Amino acid sequence: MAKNNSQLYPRIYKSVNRIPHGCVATYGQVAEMAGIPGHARLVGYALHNLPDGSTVPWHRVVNRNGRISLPPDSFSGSLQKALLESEGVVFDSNGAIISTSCRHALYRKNFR
DNA sequence: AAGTTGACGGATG
DNA sequence: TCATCCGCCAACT
Repeated sequence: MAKNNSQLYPRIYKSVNRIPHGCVATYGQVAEMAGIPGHARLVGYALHNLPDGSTVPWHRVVNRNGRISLPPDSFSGSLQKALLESEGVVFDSNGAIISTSCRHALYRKNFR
């Protein structure tokens, strides 16, 4: 692997695309999948700059606490929660993920 | 060209 | 358990 160069964003988007419906992954996990372990921040940055019209399921990416990283009052934040709930993800009153409809062990984090 | 930022994570207090 | 600090480094200004 010669080129490490990158194009990190496409790589990150591709990884996020692998998250199955109803599942959630942490930024760290996405970074790891993208081959850049430890660079969770870059994942956040990449998603923050999502290209217009992308089909990336960005809403399936949450922080290590199993919580939505965006401000709850922000448009994207509430949208993310809504999208996740529509996929079978359950939140408690605290805004933390209690459970998901994900059947893949890989994405099952011990949230909460 | 150089400094700042950040959709994080982990360690520490 | 919660709050704060530090480190990682590409992208942005």
